Amino acid sequence: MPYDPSAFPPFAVTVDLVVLTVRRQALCALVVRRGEPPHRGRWALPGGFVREREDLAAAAARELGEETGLRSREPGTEQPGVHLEQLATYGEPDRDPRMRVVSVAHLVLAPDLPAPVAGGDAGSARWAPVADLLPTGPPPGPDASEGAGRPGAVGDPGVPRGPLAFDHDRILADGVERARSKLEYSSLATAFCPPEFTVGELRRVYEVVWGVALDPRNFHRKVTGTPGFLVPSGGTTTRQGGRPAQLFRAGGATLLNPPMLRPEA
Amino acid sequence: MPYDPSAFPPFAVTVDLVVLTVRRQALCALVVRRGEPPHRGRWALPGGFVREREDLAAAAARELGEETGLRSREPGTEQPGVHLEQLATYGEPDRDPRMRVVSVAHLVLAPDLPAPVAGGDAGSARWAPVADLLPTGPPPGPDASEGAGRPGAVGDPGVPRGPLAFDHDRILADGVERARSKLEYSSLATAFCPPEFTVGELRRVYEVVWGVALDPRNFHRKVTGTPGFLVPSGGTTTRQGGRPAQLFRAGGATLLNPPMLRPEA
DNA sequence: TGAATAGTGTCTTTGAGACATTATAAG
DNA sequence: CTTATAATGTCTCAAAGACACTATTCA
Repeated sequence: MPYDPSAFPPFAVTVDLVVLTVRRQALCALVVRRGEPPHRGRWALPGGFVREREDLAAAAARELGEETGLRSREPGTEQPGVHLEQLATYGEPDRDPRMRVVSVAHLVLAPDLPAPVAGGDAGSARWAPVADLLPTGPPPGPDASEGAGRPGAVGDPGVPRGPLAFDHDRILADGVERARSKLEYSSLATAFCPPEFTVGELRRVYEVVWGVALDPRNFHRKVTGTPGFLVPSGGTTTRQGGRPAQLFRAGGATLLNPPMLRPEA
Repeated sequence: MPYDPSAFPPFAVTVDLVVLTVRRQALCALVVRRGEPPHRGRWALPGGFVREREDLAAAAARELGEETGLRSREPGTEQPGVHLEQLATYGEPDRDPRMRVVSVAHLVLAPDLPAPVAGGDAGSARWAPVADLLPTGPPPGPDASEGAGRPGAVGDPGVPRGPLAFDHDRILADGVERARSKLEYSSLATAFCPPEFTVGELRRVYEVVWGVALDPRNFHRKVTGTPGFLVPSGGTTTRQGGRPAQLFRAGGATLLNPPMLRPEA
């Protein structure tokens, strides 16, 4: 009997956020420290209840603003900024031991922020390398030498480590995989970059997110040859050392054709 | 304040199904006729409430069985059959005028069924060409000559036409687009085929779903050359007329590498 | 016989990958 | 000077697209 409004089981609906950025040559996710049981002391993805008359995407954008001060770019608007999209929904009956909670996870891609976590009512929000949070994180980059495993979780409030609370390990893994595959066939890598960036900085985004090394020359030829991907902004910069690099902005294209395929293992 | 279980707005959670198949050279979706207001007399996607202690995927599989008698293939199992995956979640505050309903839509790909809609407590379930349901349906195939628009909706109980009830037009459009893009980089086209099929039948699936004509010779070379996509089953058939065609089963591969890219317009 | 579909082969073009070379900065 | 990064060019190979040709059935 579809849509009988008289008798239905009540659910709580939340949004959880997988907020990813690239900082210090590592793919990082935003996590908050839980101060209440269950999973007290564990790290978790930011999130919260959807309000009475609030759209799902609006709830995700609101939570994002509360945790980071970021304003999201709704899909459709053109100005550069933070990217927000729905990821997936998680609703196993016992994923929260207290009650039936269905969580609509969203994926956020953001550039490295000058102020890591500004304001926010969750005071303990931190950026943490995905490799430290997930048992099977991204393969370490060319010069990365990450720690071995992920021993404790509840002890040290300083360095966020997995496993995360609830089913957030799986949500984070799904978000990371979504981000990795979206770099292949969309221009979303620019969401990790500041408004103006060089080809080398864009390449480092791909290398960090995919965990591989890319040929700088082929990469340059590929991205500058894809129409609508990059627009020269006129200036140059030397902030990376070496010969001054041309600065670009994100172009209007959203889909990459042909795609940028990940090298296989 | 994330996860405060004491005060939260209550939601109803449903699953809606986009069930797609290929019949009579057209991409078709399963729709049910609404017998109750709101949208009485309009066609809608099958769906229903998630039960008290039921997983989302289990609810989708249950609804699918109730509407079609089909058993779904959970992601992970290997035997051929119906494919089911989560599509997206729709939760605008006023998408259902009666109450706050969050719907977790699922996508089902099924082979053409001998009994179009067997059993089912929704007696009015029907297959309808997607082109008749959506204002911007798939481009008509090589020899298709579909009707022009979609005039009425409530009048004729025989031929399902859009617009669908609630926001199901958008859900269906999202499901169709997901199916189209999944044919590119996965082997899911075989989910539209019977257990044994020919290369020509598989090609017709691609042509109908994408709404384009494909070169039979290049298609043959491509799919038989992709390792793990097709496994010869030994037999041949002449059910299409002409020279007998080799029969295949779906191979173990799920991801197509390199992908089968859609021809551009 | 002709019409229809299946299957193989050939040629061309496009694009990815490997790698050489030059350009321009900092120390 | 050396070193680091940027940018362009060249060669090779893999794969897609266009299309000729043969094979096998049915009417």
